[in-house]
Order: sequence, then C-alpha cells, then structure tokens
Amino acid sequence: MKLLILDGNSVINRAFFGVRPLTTREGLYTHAIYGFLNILERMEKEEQPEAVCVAFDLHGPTFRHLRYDGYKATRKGMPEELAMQMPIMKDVLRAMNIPIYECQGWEADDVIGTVGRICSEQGWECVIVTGDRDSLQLIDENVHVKLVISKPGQTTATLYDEERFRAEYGFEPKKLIDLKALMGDSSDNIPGVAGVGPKTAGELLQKFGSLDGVYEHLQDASIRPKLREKLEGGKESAYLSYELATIRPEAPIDFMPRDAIVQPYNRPELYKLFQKLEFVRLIDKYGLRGAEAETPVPAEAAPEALPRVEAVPHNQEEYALYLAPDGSLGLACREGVCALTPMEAGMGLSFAGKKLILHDSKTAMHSLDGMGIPFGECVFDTALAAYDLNPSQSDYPVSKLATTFLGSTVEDGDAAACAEAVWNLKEILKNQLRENGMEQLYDEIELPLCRVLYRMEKRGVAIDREQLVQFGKMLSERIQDCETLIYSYSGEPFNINSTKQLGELLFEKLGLPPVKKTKTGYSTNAEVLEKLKGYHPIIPAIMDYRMLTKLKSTYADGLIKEIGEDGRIHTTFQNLVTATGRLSSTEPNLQNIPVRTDLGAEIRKMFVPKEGCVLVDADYSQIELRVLAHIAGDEAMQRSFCEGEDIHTATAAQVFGVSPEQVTSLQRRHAKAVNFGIVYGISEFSLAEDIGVSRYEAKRYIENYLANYRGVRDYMKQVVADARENGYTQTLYGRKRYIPELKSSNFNIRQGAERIALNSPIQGTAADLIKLAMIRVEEALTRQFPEAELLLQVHDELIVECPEGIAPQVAELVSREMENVAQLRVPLTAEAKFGKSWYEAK
DNA sequence: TCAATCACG
DNA sequence: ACGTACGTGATTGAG
Repeated sequence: MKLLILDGNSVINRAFFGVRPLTTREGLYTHAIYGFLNILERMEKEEQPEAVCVAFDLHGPTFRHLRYDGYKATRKGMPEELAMQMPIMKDVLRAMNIPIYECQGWEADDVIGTVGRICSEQGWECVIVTGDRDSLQLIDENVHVKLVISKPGQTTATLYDEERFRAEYGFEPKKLIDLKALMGDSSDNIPGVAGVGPKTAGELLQKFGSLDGVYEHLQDASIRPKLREKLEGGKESAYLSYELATIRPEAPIDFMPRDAIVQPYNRPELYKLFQKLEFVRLIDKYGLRGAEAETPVPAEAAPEALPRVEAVPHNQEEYALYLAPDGSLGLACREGVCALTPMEAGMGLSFAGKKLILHDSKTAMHSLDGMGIPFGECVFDTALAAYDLNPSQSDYPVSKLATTFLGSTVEDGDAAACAEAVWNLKEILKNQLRENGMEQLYDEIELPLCRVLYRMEKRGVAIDREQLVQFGKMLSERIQDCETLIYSYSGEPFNINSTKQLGELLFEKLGLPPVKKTKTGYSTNAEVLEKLKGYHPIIPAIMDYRMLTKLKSTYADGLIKEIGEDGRIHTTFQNLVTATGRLSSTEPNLQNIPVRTDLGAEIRKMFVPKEGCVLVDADYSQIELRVLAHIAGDEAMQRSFCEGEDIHTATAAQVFGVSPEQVTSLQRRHAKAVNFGIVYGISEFSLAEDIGVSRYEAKRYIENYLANYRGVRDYMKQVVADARENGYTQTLYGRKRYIPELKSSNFNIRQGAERIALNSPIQGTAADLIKLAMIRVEEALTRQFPEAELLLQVHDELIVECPEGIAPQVAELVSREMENVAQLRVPLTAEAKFGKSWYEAK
C-alpha cells in the first residue's frame, strides 16, 4: 500500500512561481491553485497511490523557531497574490476529500516526517512530493521523495530512493543533516560553518562520514590549516545547525494511513469552487455539475431542454444557428434542436427575413454566405456579448460560455448541443449586459458593426499585383547588395536575421560597445543600431538590410500571398480580440501597412481602386487627445481644441512658458512626445529616453504640463483610483476593461496596471467613436451613394472606394459623419482626401 | 512555442 | 531598490 503526501507550501510555491499569473474577472489570483492541481494529478498518475494527503505550515511560531530566534528571519512574507489563494486551495482539497495535516508549533517538514514514520510502522510505503531538498533526509527503505523541479515551460519530478540519493550525494540520506550543519542554508537561516560551502562540506563528509567524524579528525593531516581554523571557530554553530536542520518526526498529529485513502470528490462543492476560480477546463474535464440549488442560473431562467427534431421547423420567427468546426450546422428554435451535415445544409435552406442568434456573427455570416444560405438580421451574437462583458479572455468558445453562464457541458464540435446553448445563452447574456450598463453599447455599436465588418471583409481591397511583384524584385536586388556589403565587413557569411549571430559579430568579433541586453543576450534593435551608427560602417548596412527584408517578407511577399482570385485582399477584422475595444486585422494585417519611411510608403501605391473608381481616405485629427480633453474635463486643453489651435504647439507654449509664435520646432516635437506620453501613462524615464533629454528635464516637462493642464492631472489620479475601487475602467460608452493587477503587491506590475487604467478609457472611447462612425458611414453611403463602399479601418482612419465622379461628395459625407458621430466638449475633426491609390489619398 | 524585431495607430 | 509608455500582428530563428 502506498501513501502520497504533498508538502503543501512547497508545492504551491513552485506552482505560484512556475505558472504564469492568472486571475478571475474579480481579480482573484488562481494560478498557484491551478499549478498545484496539475502537479497533484501528475503525481497520482505516476505513483498510483492508495492514499493521498497534504501537509501545510501553520503561521505563527514553530517549535524550531522557539529553539533559535534567527530561524527563518530571512524568509519574506508570502506575496499577497499567493496568500489569497491559500484558503481556497485548502477548500479545494477539502472538496476533493483529501485530508490536510498541519500542526501548531511544528513545521510541515516535521508533520511529513511524522506521517512517513507512521506509514513505515504500519507497513505502508510513503512518497513525499516536495520542491524542497530538506525532506531528502527522511528517505529510508519505505519512505521515498519525489522532488519537483520547475523548469521554464514544464515541471519534472524525480523519485529519490536510497540508491538514487547515494548515487548523487555519495553518502546516506540521514547525513544530509550533517551536510547542512557544515554548509548551512541561507533560505532556512541555518548558519553552518562560516567559510564552508557545499563542496568542502561534501568532501569532509565523504572522508569522515559524519559531523562528529569531522570534529574527531580535526587534526587529520588532510585538513588544511585554514579550514581547520574555520571548523574550530564554527563548532558551536555547526552543532546548533545540526539541531535546526533535523526534522523531528514526532508532531502530535492524529494520523492513520487509512484516513487518507482516496475518496470520491464532493462534486457539487468542487464545482462551486471551480466556478469561482473560473476553471472552466477542469469543470469540463471532470464533468462537474452543481447541485440543483447551486447552479448559477436563476431558477426562473433555467431553461428546459429543447426536444430533438428530425426536420428543420419552419415558420419560426427566430433561430439560433451554430457553425461547427466540421462544417455541420446546428439549429435551435422554440420547437426544438437539430443538426445538419454540410451537405444537408446546402440543400435549399434559407433564413431570409428571419431573426438569427449567432455565435461570432461575422464569421457565421461568411459561412452561411459560403454555403449559399440566405440570412436575415442577426439580433444577438453570444461571442460578442461575452467579449463585451470581459474583453480580456483569449477566446469565447460556446463550451466555455455554457459552463460559465448555463452551468452545462457541451463540446464545441457538437453542432446541435451548441445551437441549443447559443439559444439559451441569449437571454442570460442580455441580462448580464443590462446589469453591466452595456445594453446601448452592444445594441447600437457592437452588434450592428458586425454586419458592416462582414461586408468590408467580403469586399476586400484591390491590389496591383504586377507592381508589387516588381517592387519585390527591386528589394531582392538591394538586399543582395546589402548582404555582400555586410559580409565584406564581417569577413564571412552568417545569418544576418539571427540576432544571436549578429550580436556575437558586433559585440564580440568587432568589439562594439553593447548598449543594451535582452534576457537572452545582446540587443540589436533599431534603437541600439542607431546609437552604434558612427562606430562602424557595417551598422548602416544592417539597418538597411533590416528595413529591406521587412518590406520584402512581410509586405511584398506577404501581401502577394493573400491576393484572392478576384485580385483583391480580404483581411479579417478581429472584433473579439483587443482588451480596449479596438479592432485588429489579420491574414493579412492591413492596419500596419508602412507609411513612415519613403520606401515603405511605396507599398501604399499598390493599394488601388477598381476601374473608374478612387480611394477616399478620411482620418480623425488627434482623436485620442480630444477624447482626453473631453473626459478629463480639462478646460485649457478644451479651449485649445475649440479655438482650432495646433495642440502640440499649444502644449509647447504652456510647457515652455512662451507664446505660441515663439515655439521652436524642437519644442513642438518635445511637446508632442509629452502629449503621447500622457495618453500612454507617462514615466519621466521613458519620456527622457524618447526625446533624448535628461531625466531631470523630462520631469520638469511633466510637472509644467500637469500644472497647466489641471484637469488632466486630476483625471489621472481619479481614473486610477476608480479603477482600483471598481476593478475595471470604463469608456464613454460603458465599455469595460477589468484590471486585477491594480491590486498586485509587485510594484512594477501595479505601475503597469495603472498605466493601463489611464490609457484604456482613452483608447477605448476613441475605438467606440470610430466604430459608431463606421455604422453611420455605411448607412449613409448605402442610402445616398450605393456605389461607394467602405473597405478598411485603421483605428482613426476609414477608407472608401467610390466612382471617380462622386469622390468629392463621398469625401464630404464620410468626414461629416465622422465629425458628427458624437457631441463632445471639443469638436471632432476629420479630413478626407482621395486619389488613385492609398498613397495618393493619404 | 517563445523571444526578438519591426510595421502601424 | 527597480524597471520603465498604450494597443496590435507577422516573420524569423532557436530550442
């Protein structure tokens, strides 16, 4: 019979530091518990024990503490993020019916030793799971130790028995105490003998067998005088250390191995805890359900299971549809649920004029379209609702929403079950949105935008393939030349794309001064190269090489790959991804097409209108600073915008105390950097870095800025305080972002969270505004200029394709809709231009 | 799969 | 004492 005992504190510590931080929406940290359960599961699988239990330290003085005041004096208190997980960890173990042993006045080690001793006495085998080598002294014939070692990425566990221990240490396990008595252990505040480390201590023990043996042979010729002196001086300390290091298997605990025999879980209890911890995957894995009274769904809302039907019910007003990964179509309505194979779905099915409930409606609309199924209005999107409720999740599969909001288990591949879940989720998510004050945001911005995005993606944007191919060829030649030049300086060919090889060349072979390090080696980024530019002619060549290869691989080759059969590029606008409410763009990303360098901007010449058309490009001027002026209620900044002043010049005048006419271009550039910094959550260090002034000067800039823009100063304080209090920030339209890290005990994490709290309402409100503008523009164009089509959005910029003849009117319409999207305390201004390419229109 | 780099707002 | 601006996505090399 075998018993597994976990050293609770040690294992949860490993888990805490080994698993990347994870929190629930409420800000409860959960990763240590998650990691603990992973380790527990693995150990059970590997060892197949009949009994399992866990030992914990209790706070307060311990027996060994009483023996020596300095003991554990250097151990820092547990971080708050871990401490908050401890009581819940114990609740989880209780729900799993795994006994916990702890003993006032005794270390967990002592408890474990006691458990091991009792096991031995009763003929049980005992396996100790710990990350702490201390416990190795407990190894004997019946007691083994499974040592958990966390490496980045994964944890491994090694089983130590007497043989394995002897092979590694060269003496028997009990002698570990003697070893520690000599070498000490700073983490346990065991002094040992000053000047004796692990190596000397090990050698002494190999030679003399024990601590006593060492002192009996102190005059032995093989001990050098220096060492003898140290040992003599440290004798008292050594024997004290011996006492401290000895685990006492005599804790007064009420333990019998049979008490720990594995029992079935208390499943409803475990379900409740996992709900709280948002361990959706584990709920799924163990198929946990709440006891009837404990499900999170209010009784009145608890839906009846829908009947399975053979044929698609007709004449219904509303249907929930779910497109499964295998292409089959799940369908739910008042009458029941069914699933259709891709083949069946393609046979004359139609939802024209029907109200649809969809999961990720934009994608679903593409699928329906691809299957030739007509569809009406989408009245609810479950994935979108879940995203709005908490935009920080990585994804929103139906399975996850079902466990969180319905308390039911479905698989994402099961089309019928998912359609039913989607059907049932609608009411619950709608309520959640209402309770969160996000009804309007959802109904008037988020949901209607999906159809606009669907159309934009379907339309795509035309690309001049020939010109792009030519550009690629030109780049290839220039890259070749660059390579030749670089190799002439390096003396031998190497992979210039490898930062490792490049770093070795620059900083070792060529001996250039390393400016900055990354965690893996030398940094070679553009900023570093810029500083090294004067040192060696290879540097500018590398900078050119980098620019050229970037253009070639990401833009020339990358875009060519994405051109469709219609000669157009159809990006995907991700509307369920960003934490702030912005869109993003993938496959390809059309929101990062070059513009800042001349050569890069050439790429924009390849984005062209279709025959007889032009591209209209309209962009907001300073939308984020205007949003800041509005929500911060800063009168000085509002006045600048209302008077139509150049905001950076106005800021420079304020910060440098001169009149606007006297502002130099350098001052304006610095003021611009300050303005950006404010939006991002400034630090004087980064500002100084950015504009190349001293930290002291940067500090002065910020102080002057905040003294002049008092509203901004107050806002910065208020928004962070509110976010800390509420746990989230909000935009003008009520979009939320949860920021649990505001409560972190880690200074850096907390400061980062504060910057996020500062920036999110600004970036998010700007995102709300342009989303609303897109809906208005699409509507107005459909009505007034049906031949004009909205194609792209780049955060503060919209791109429309329209017949040449109506370009001025369309440009006027688009910029007007953008400007009138909301009445803020400052005017929103948008400028529209048009031309025969994106380059020309900008 | 992760880190480094660089493109955009 | 310590690390350092917000939000994204694609490509490349290295383990």
